[in-house]
Amino acid sequence: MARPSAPRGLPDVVPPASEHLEEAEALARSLFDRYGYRRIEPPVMEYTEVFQRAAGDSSEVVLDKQMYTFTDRSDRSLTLRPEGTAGVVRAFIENDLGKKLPQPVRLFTIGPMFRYERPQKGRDRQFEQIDVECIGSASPVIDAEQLVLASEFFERLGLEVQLNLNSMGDLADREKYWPVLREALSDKIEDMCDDCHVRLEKNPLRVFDCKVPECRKILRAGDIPPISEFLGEESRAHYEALQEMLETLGIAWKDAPHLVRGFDYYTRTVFEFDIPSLGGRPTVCAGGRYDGLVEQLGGAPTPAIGFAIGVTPTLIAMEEKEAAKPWQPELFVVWTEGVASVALATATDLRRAGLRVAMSDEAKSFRSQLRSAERLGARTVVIVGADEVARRVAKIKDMMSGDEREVALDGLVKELRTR
RNA sequence: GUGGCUGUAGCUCAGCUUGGUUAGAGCGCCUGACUGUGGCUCAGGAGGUCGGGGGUUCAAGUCCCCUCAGCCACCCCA
Repeated sequence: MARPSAPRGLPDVVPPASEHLEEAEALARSLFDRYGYRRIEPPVMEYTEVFQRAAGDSSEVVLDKQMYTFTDRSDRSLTLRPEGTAGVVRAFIENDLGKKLPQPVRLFTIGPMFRYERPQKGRDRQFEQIDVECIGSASPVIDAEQLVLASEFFERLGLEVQLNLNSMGDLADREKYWPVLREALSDKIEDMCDDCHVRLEKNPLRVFDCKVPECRKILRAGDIPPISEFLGEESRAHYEALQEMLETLGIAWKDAPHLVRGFDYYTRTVFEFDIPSLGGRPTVCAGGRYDGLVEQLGGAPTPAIGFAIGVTPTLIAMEEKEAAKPWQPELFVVWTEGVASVALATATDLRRAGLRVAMSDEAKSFRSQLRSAERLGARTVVIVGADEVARRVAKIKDMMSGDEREVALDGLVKELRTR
């Protein structure tokens, strides 16, 4: 290797993508603030045990392969976080946030996550996620609040999303459902793929995620009852209350009776937001209620719900829609030989006044500088040439109309700021 | 992790089958025509470790091996 390259799957985020990232994350911060979600920043790595305990034994074999796990110098096993929830919940417990903060506790974190997977477009080994959690309430009001919050996020980015919604019931509901599912599939299992045989043994609900056409056909045939028909009284009431609130809020959703999660800790509400135009992997946000996780990680039994926004696919969708704009100056300062200091001082004054200002680094020809202004998309050009400086004025040129007018240098900032 | 496709200029690609003088195009970029005024046009220019390493050969972008990276499907999607 003649030149060093970034490790496989670890992306450089460069402009304009980095600006899209900033736009999305800045929006998230301001939006979450209005909903009362407060920032928490757990470390990017945890003792491996944290993630293992969170995952339970539902799919440990596969997960271990996809985690960035290593041994530190003190021979402890650490893992770069593959997702946000486990670390947030661990921090919630460790910092006694269940006692220190008003309940329920609303938290969000934004940052990189790591999964050792084969990279593809929109699937890197390091990727940004926006993680939102509300810990300490079992009320469907919180479920609805989170769905509104996620909806508003995408709406404000100008992205059209589809919400897929389901309820998986609680653990007791699922234990009743498993034998029903196994029974319903018993005479069809022979036609299903090897993976589904394993799934039916270890994690039966995951058969609904199978992509093999044969399996899909069988599962969609209609004689397989979905889990939503096996919800207990409380789970059913919870789900109905949520749906009623969504209707009142005008949030559209699609019933997804086969939508499931791979982890044991998920209970009741599960959801995904898709952007169909993304094709193969359309999901930009996924989440659900996890009433069992806090206890599973050693805390007091505490209900909770959360979701994660995949920033990478969101950025791809923004770029496809051209919903994101690259950096663009409002003003471009044109100058000539000998007045560099005045030109730079003028640009600096305008920048201090809050304007986005670009300026050539050399006293190039007017033609060249105006061409730059045009290409950068500046709407207004400020001309500070030797002639103007001698008379203590600047020319202001409107790039749309081509009109020019002169303004005293002293009053320039005031003039342009109030436009 | 499995299977497959692709790496040539900033971008999109041609050239590879049938090895042979200075490796091309379009777009973009820079400069000039217009010596202080953008978009259009015209002219000129810069820019290339042909992903990297090794091999075969008088000669490799072209053939062979290895390797790295990207992409697609699977897997997985906490």
